[in-house]
Amino acid sequence: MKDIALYCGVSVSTVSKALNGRGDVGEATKEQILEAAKELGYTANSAARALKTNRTYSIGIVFTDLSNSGFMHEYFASMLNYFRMEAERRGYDITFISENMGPTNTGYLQHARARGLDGVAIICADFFDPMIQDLIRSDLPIISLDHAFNNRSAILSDNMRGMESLVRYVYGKGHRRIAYIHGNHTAVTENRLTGFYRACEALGITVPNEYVTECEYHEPVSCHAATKRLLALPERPTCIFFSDDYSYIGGINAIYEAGLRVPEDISIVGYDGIHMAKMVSPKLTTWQQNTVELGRIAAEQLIERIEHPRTTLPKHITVQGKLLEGETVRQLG
Amino acid sequence: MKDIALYCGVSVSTVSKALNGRGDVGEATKEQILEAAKELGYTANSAARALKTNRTYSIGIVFTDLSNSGFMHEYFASMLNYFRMEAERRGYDITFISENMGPTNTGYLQHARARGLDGVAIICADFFDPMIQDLIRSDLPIISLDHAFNNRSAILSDNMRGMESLVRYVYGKGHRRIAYIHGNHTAVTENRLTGFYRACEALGITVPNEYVTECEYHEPVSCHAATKRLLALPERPTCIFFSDDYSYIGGINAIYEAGLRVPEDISIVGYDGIHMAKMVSPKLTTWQQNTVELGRIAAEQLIERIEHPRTTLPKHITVQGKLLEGETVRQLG
DNA sequence: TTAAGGTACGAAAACGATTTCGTGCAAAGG
DNA sequence: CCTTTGCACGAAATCGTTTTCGTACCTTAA
Repeated sequence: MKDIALYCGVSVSTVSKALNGRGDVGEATKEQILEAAKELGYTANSAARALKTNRTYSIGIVFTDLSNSGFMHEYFASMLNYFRMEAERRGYDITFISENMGPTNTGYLQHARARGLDGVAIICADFFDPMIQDLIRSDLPIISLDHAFNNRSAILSDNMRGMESLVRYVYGKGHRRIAYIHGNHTAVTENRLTGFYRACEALGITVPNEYVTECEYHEPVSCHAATKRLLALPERPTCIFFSDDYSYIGGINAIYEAGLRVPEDISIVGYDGIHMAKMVSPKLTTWQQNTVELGRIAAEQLIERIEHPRTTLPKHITVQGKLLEGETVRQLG
Repeated sequence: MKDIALYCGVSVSTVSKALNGRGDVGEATKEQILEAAKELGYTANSAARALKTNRTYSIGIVFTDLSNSGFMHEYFASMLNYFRMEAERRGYDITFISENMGPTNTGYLQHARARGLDGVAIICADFFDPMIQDLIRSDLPIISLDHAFNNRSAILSDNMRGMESLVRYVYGKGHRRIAYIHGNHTAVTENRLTGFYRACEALGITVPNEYVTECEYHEPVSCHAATKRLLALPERPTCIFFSDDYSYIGGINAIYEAGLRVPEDISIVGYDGIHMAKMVSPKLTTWQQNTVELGRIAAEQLIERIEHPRTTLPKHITVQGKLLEGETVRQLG
């Protein structure tokens, strides 16, 4: 900048103003300065700018994988991807924040503060981690995905409605004995379970306790075992809901091993709508969560709050998914 | 820091020294200062530090997805994950860099410079993009994965040897008619093709031209079509190499549609060793690339170069994978 | 006792930008 | 012709660190 000032015979103040499009600078000089900036290959130093303005134009992402495979979970990976795209479109970079800053375990909040991040998005984390609680209680602009904190913005997938829709769809196909292998206990699971029971109740289906069992999310082996348990029941369900699309790999194998066919002998549905669901054969019937919008809106809302802290109130936005009709649910009767 | 200085009745210089463990400060005051820092909840401002020291302790990641699904490609996602872990262990954060800085398309290099990044890792990109070339030609510490640039560090997966091993394995199982559906043309593909042909030649196998065909990486539909072509040949191969594990979903379906069984009627092998390969049934025989080490070493080498620019020379490191024996290759004869 | 050397600390400049406020000048108005 | 207004620009402070260099004091040795 000093060089530009020298080159154009003006002061650095003027250069700064010209570069930032402030008024208070003559049209002619302004153009000359912009010209010179290009000429000299000027790149603003964002550290200096951050120091002065307290704005870094970078957003922290909490993406801590419990099972160390978050990147490999298409649902989260996809949200992250679209979050990134929208953030970059609006001029923000994204940075992962971990629990430690350097060698010391200081927590997410310290990490975000030290980096001077403008805001934080919690995409994938253990929401009951005290470190996360600290973060939530802070005054930083924050948005969380798939978990609604009090008085903080959140973007939520419509887990309850999604589950209800799936049940209704399967019901429409004539199924009455419906089992559900749900994932580990989280807010998401809670919502899906509620949706499941609500729809069943509304449709007059009674669900035996043995029909609702648990497995680990995204873990085919665990789902394989759970499916096996269900198949061994005296009165076998006609349709099984898996915790997620990926687990279906384990589940369907358990079915094949029992000598049954899909969907002729038993129907199955997944949840998520990952790419693979459309590729496998038979194509999986599932609920497709709208990761494109989930990620995009999360970035949009967070940045909105960063840029207009006074006028933006925390809100919870729910994004609707859609039924992905595959070939794994048979029409009964 | 000013507060700490006031609190302890010393100057900011002394505080800075104490905090950074410089000598030149009394043992007693040093402890008092550290105490006070904790007390007051001091967090260093990294923008100010960066401004002064020209070090940000953050690393840029080029992770640009050609097909917009890089996050969803387990190979890249996994490398990124382990890269991140190692980088964080060493006190570096990671930030994605895009082609634009803010609204203007300035290229990766400008982006990295503006942010003052200490180094850049190219994990996933179009290596022939002129923007990438600019980056490579710069004086920034850089490491690239799966593509070796002149006079720059690179971490490479042993594609040639991996492919050779696979061919030898299949040969050992009695197969002589081996087909290969390779991916789009890249350096990686090139290496695998070389390995394939070399092994075949060494083993005295002649490969008909029709046996080597192309599909898109990570695209089951494309692989489905290619497989169909191979199955239609007058002299069908006894074993098909797919471009990658994920494409196998399409390939195996094509085989099933032709009324054939795996591995009884035809054998198949994949490449990558993604999680799914061990989960599907039959388990896929494939070459497992060591993404753990690829990511870890990449971070290690890059940081080494950042911290000791004089003594660290650019080098190319090849990481060995291993054969993952599944159930999709049958013993012939 | 005095000079030399070492130790603990502080003053101040610097990093590269932004921003406030003041100043000079030209145009406009009385 | 004088005053007021508005515009274009610059001087300088500032953001929070690090780092150089100077200084005061205390030891040690001659």
